[in-house]
Amino acid sequence: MSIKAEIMNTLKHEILTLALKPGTILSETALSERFQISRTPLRDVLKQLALESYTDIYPKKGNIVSYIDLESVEQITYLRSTLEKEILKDLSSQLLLTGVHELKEILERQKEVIGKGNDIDSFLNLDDAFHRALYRLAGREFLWNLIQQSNVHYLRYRRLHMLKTEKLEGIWKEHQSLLELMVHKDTEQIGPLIYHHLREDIHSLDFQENFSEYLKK
Amino acid sequence: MSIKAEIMNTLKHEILTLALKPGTILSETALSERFQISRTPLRDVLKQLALESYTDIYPKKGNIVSYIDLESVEQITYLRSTLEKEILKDLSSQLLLTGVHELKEILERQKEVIGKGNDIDSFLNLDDAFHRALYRLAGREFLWNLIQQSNVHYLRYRRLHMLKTEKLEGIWKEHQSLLELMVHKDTEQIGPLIYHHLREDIHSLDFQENFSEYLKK
DNA sequence: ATAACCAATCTTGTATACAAGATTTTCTTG
DNA sequence: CAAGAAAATCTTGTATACAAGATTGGTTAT
Repeated sequence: MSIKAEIMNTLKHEILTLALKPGTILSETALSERFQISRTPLRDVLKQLALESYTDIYPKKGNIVSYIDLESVEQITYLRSTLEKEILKDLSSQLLLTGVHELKEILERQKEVIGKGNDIDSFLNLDDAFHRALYRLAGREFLWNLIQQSNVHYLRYRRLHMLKTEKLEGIWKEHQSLLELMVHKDTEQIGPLIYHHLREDIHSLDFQENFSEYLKK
Repeated sequence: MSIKAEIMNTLKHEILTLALKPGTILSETALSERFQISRTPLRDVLKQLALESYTDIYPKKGNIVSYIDLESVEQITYLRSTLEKEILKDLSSQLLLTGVHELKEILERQKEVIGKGNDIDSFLNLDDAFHRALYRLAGREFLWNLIQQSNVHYLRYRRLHMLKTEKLEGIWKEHQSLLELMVHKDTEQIGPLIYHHLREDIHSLDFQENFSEYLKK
């Protein structure tokens, strides 16, 4: 992997895990010293981060880590629940045995993580793996990747939400149910379930009060 | 608008209208002379164009206008038909009188364009205006903008397709029908119609033979 | 003490020289 | 004449000096 791609992944990871908090200033000169590289390639990285809403660039002022935009979170969940409802219906009529096996294996590993105490990072990675597998099995990985490019706000929201509520077991059970509904081709019930699964309680005032320092006004 | 934004819009327009054909080389030095600006800001523009798939960058070789990727066209139409089916259902239960009026006005103007002989550019702009208005009225303009960022292949495909078939009248009638179904809250029939409206015949071999020089292999 | 102004010092934005890889052309050699 | 190697000339990639706007701190005048 190129040096620029490495730097970008590093910064993305730090932003997504909130090691770099919203509002943090990302100075070009400071970063060029940290990564021992000149400002030019670093600016390329910062420009791309801004395009994917990881940061905001204020001309002649600075690059800062973006605040979490709940509007974006709501729009992305609407997009995903609509899309995944359709994808799951498609899969109900197509899903091969190898696909079912793959999904079950992911659920197995997720259950292990729950057993070992709450390793949120591992759990979320497997959560993404499950949903991504659904897209791939339906021939829609292209759309999964497209959504990822606009996913900063949703991913950080989800992480904070999970830190607060710790309902890993409930999410796991919903995954299990989705898989069963697919296998039994019960397309009617899939819609409401995926809707509830993705939407969680975005608008809870409780959440907004707890994490107001991270949120866009 | 900033000078960089102007340059980007100019280049985007030239690529979308196929004035710049797929495969055309965009040299940094040539463009910097054309726009009387140094390579640095020009590189910013080219980088963003590449991120939105208008171009491909081959390191140390050059920037070239991307070939139309029919896979991307198919994925975007799936995304749009799924999403707009849901949006139209939402609107059936919400749509205000002012919204209906706005949509009818767009259809009026589109009918005029058809009457005056086939001005494809004006027709397509109004086509976008109609669909965009649907998103906006449903509170989903965010998603319209998101899709636009991945729309190069679809937009060029649609233009070529229209040059070839000249069925503007048919598209207009489908718009009219969609609006009527919404007003009468006939949500059952919306799904199949929006699907047909957006998908057209992507996989027609005829199309691929006619425009193979523009297509990704 | 306070307010206004100015200067120093941040920030990113731009221009340009040079580096390094890819291609094309030319020249040499069989 | 043909083929291969070498050199010249393309391309983008990187480093850096300088430009210009924004902020901050201090100084001065009231």
